[in-house]
Amino acid sequence: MAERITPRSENYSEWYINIVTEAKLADYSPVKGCMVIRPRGYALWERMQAVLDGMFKETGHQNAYFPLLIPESFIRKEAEHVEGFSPELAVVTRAGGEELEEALIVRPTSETIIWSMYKKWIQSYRDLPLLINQWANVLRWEKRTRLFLRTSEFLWQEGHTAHATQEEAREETLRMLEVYRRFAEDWLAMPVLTGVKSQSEKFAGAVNTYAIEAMMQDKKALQAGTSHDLGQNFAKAFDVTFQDREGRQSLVWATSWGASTRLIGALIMSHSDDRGLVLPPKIAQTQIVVIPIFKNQNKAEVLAYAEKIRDSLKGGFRVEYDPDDNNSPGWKFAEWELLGVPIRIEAGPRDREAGKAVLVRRDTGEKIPAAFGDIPAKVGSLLEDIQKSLYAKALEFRKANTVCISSYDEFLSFFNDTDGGFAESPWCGSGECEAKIKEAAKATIRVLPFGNEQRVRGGCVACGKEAAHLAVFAKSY
RNA sequence: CGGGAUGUAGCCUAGUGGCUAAGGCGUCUGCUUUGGGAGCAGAAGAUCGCUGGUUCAAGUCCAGUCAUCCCGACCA
Repeated sequence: MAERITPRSENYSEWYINIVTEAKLADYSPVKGCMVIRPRGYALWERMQAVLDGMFKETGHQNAYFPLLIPESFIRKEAEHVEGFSPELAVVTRAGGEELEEALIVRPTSETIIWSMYKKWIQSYRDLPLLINQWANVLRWEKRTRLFLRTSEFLWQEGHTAHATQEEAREETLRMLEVYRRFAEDWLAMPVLTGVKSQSEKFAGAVNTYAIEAMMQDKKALQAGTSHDLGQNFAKAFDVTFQDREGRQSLVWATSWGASTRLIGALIMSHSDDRGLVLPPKIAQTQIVVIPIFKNQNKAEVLAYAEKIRDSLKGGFRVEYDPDDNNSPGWKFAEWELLGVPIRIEAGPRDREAGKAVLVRRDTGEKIPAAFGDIPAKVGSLLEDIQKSLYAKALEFRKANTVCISSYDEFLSFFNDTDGGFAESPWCGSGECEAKIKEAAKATIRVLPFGNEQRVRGGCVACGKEAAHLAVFAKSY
């Protein structure tokens, strides 16, 4: 049997890239660092889009679209923003056969162009809150890229909201973080930590950045979505004020939040194994594949039976049927496993005679016989069970690889002498300690989790001084 | 941008300076098969990344160059 996927234990990075390319999700493009998303990969993105978009609408947001190109002067208006993004900007200086008077930046994110419009749109408290989301592509010229996880161009959604009060903006920031958490956990079966980023890890231009952070199977952390409290930074930069009920002019409060095609990478690295992709049923574009197993002499009857099974599932599930007689059943089993389809139904002559079929779980490989009439009910409960157990398994993995460390020696040893994982450690809050740790352990603060202040024990893991936070440290993507 | 590695058919790999560059996978044709990546027979497919050099002779040695991968640096 030809193994197509490198085992995770040998080379995690190669394992990951193998799955992406063998499952035909994406390829590198002729443009360095950019990615071609193939139909199978895009189908996953479309499912994610549909679910997230629904969640945004439920929370009162509307979609709109803003230009790809941003005048250079816009980016320069917010000091931290321009500083953070400058190194990775792509710039258009010529168009229409001549030098442009002002260079145009290919958007790395759309705060500036959106706030230039919000200035025109917002006059009164009656115009607030303004709750807009955009589905778009952005470009950041990264030095080192990896399919889905960090590509120069990527697809995402970015929400940009404007509010009358700081309080309201903060609520929005946390509300959208919670949307991301629910999406990651309920749909992707990917447990995440939520919390606030340290000042050195926050978005350039934000007051605070909140994030969902997941653990991949190599125990590294992946930031899977962010929600920023922008304070009045962009309102000041673009002079966006409104008149309140009392007739006073005030600056608007802002948030922005985004999640990208990186979620596809997160999904792959959370659940997949050495046989290929493993997709949670709720997000899988195909939940069930029916594979007839036949010989020439009984082909017609077996196909008719398999089709009957397929038809009995059509209404309630996303089901595919693979009667192709160029490939053997074994080949198909391996292929559909590579593609991550949660349940395979084998229907052969023996099953037909007994009025049964064999259901096979992708996640465990368990084979479950079922009578024809029971198949839809059984499939339904199996899919739910797979969804739950993928989540449980990932959560278990994260717990097993999360340790509380308060001694610096132990901390360094955890990251330098072992495979590492998440370290929950007390931190004094200083950037110096953070930098020292990054240098010595290559670990960064992923998140300061909510509601953990009372769990702080002892002094800062790096300097020993009084610790204000319990921080989660990890190596990250 | 620094360190390391690799470029041989669509993919993977072999190839001691010496004759017509070898094998596996895949592809195509035919037959036979189908409950875990089938079998047999046949066929197509390579200016050995590119440029230059050393040599009677270069896939093999040297230099340059380009590309890719890994490890760093960088990464709201």
